[in-house]
Order: sequence, then structure tokens, then C-alpha cells
Amino acid sequence: MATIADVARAAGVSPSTVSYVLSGKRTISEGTRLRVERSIRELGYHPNAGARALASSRTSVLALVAPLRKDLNVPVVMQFVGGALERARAHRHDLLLLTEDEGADGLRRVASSALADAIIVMDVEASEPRVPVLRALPLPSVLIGVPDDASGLTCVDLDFGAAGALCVERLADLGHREVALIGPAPSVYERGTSYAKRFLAGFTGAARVRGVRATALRCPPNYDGVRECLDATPDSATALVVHNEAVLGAVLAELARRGRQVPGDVSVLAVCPRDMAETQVVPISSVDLPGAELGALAVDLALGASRSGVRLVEPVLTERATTARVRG
DNA sequence: ATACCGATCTTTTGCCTTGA
DNA sequence: TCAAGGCAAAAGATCGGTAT
Repeated sequence: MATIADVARAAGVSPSTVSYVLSGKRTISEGTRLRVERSIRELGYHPNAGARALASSRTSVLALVAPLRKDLNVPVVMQFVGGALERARAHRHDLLLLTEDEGADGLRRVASSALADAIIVMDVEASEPRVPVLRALPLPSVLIGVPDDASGLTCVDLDFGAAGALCVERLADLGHREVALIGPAPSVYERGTSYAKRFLAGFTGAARVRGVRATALRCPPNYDGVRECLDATPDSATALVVHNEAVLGAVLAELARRGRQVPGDVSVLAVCPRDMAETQVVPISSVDLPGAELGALAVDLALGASRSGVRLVEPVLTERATTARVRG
């Protein structure tokens, strides 16, 4: 493997000059720069990442803590990861994916062993136990999700509260007087996951304001769970809001099996990634969950000299084939 | 056998020298 | 005086060598 010394020898300069050509941190004459760049090409030189981290105290690696829990929809989590990965590469960084739920110890491990330059944390809880550790961390951190006490933290997320309200308001505008929420799995609520709580609060708050009767259900990620939820949904409900990507297809299938027409008998509005809404049996009306966009934004914030604060992305609702005005 | 020292790996960067 | 580029120290872990 060629080292910077090999390149320097081949180009007839010192290693420091090669380093400065690579970093662009000071002016190098055109002739010298071209000679160095040619030597780099000819020798197939790539800087040794370990030595570079040792000398610069920077790793060019971002840690992304994204526990892959059974009650989360992995393809949706991967949209966040994909967005973050692409943006990290654009910043000439790599991503270290930590999928094990290590809690605060994992954050300390990454920070104290200098594994990464910054940490992005997903799956944030409302009373998030990692918050004190994140505040005291000697490296930048960004949360995808918003804990109750976000002071001093940098957070980014879809405005789930506004999303919940938006769903109810649009359905109310279409004349629906009774709606049901097919929400995330019970364990997601029990964990106090922040997006689930905020969506539910927005949903019930808007229902109260608009005089819409609302039932909120928690749906385990399996077909039995879907059946139980639909059994528990009042017959008088004319619309379902599905905030649970994993069961979206099953909800449509079970409604069809029960002979309920969508949207003739019941409207269905989902919160899910756009591509997921567009590739169901029928195109689903949905509030877009912009996972890739949020992942990319988190990377920008982690690598930028951003001040702390909460950035919420405004929800966008697109009506497709599953919502309609109430008959009569 | 144990304890400790210092060289080594590769790269970055502040300071210094050279030459016009 | 300034641009261009070299020198040398420093980073942290590891390993060989020397002293006790």
C-alpha cells in the first residue's frame, strides 16, 4: 500500500506538501500540484484513515444509532439510513450504523473511544434517558425525534403533532364525523416513543376542536392485530388513519375481505413514505413520512456548526384513491 | 518474570527557511 | 515582503528491547 511518503518521493516533494495538496489548506503552485496529483493516481494512493484520525482528531465517520426493534418497520428505518448515508458521502464521511440498543453506554462508548465525529440518534423517547448524556457529550449530536425536554439539543423530525391534526382536519373537511386511528404497536406507546405520542396528541386535539368523534387504537404488527383493531373500530367510523406502515397492506386486505369498499364505505389515510403509499393495491392518500430527507438533514446538522434547536418538517398530505367525501 | 522505556506506524499542521 | 514548500512535533496503540 502506497503511503504519503511514497507519493512525496515520486513527486519530488515532502509529505507535508502532499498533505496540503490533498486538503487544499494552503496554496501550492500549479506545477507541484499536478505532479503530486499524478503520483497519487499512478500509485493508487488513499490516505490511511487510522493515521489521519490520529493526526487530525477527526475520523470522517458519523455514528447513526438506529435500533432495529421488532415493532419498528425496518424498510422505513432504512429510508432514514439511506438518506443519511447519501448525504454523509456528499460530505466525504462514512456512516457507522449501531443497530443494537446500547442506551447511554453506547453513546459514551462511541464518544470516549473517538469512533466518530458526531452522533445521530433515532428512536427517541419522550422522557429520553439518553438526554443528559447527549447534552454532556464532547462531540456534536443530532436527534431524529423530539424528547419532551429538548433544551440544549439539536433535534429534527416530521411535525407529527401537525400531521395528526392535518389528517383529522382533512377528513373533517370531507364531512367525516367519526374517525379511528390505527396507531403503532402497544410497545411503541409503552416505550414513550416521541413520534407516536405527538401524533396521537395532534390527532385527538384536532378531533376535539373539530367535533369529530375519535377512537385511538394500538395495532400489533401482525394480521391478528389488524383484525382486532378493525373489530374494535366503531361501525359508525367512516375513516381510518393508519399510522403504522407495517400493517397498511393488511388493513386494506382485511377491509376488502370484510366487503368494505375503500373509499366508498370507509376512507383510509396513511402516514408513510411516499413510495409505500404509491405502491399499494390502490394508491393510498397519505401524509408523507420523508425519511430520507430527515436523515440527510440530520447529517447536515451534525456536520455543520449548527446551533441547538428543534427543526420540524411541515407535513404534506396528498390525496390519492383512498379518501372521499362522506356519502349523503 | 515483571516493569518500564522508547521506537514505530502515517498523517496533519504550526513554524521556519528559501528564493525571487 | 511574499509565495512556496520543507521540517519536526504530535497524535495513541503496540511491540521489541532493556533493566530490575
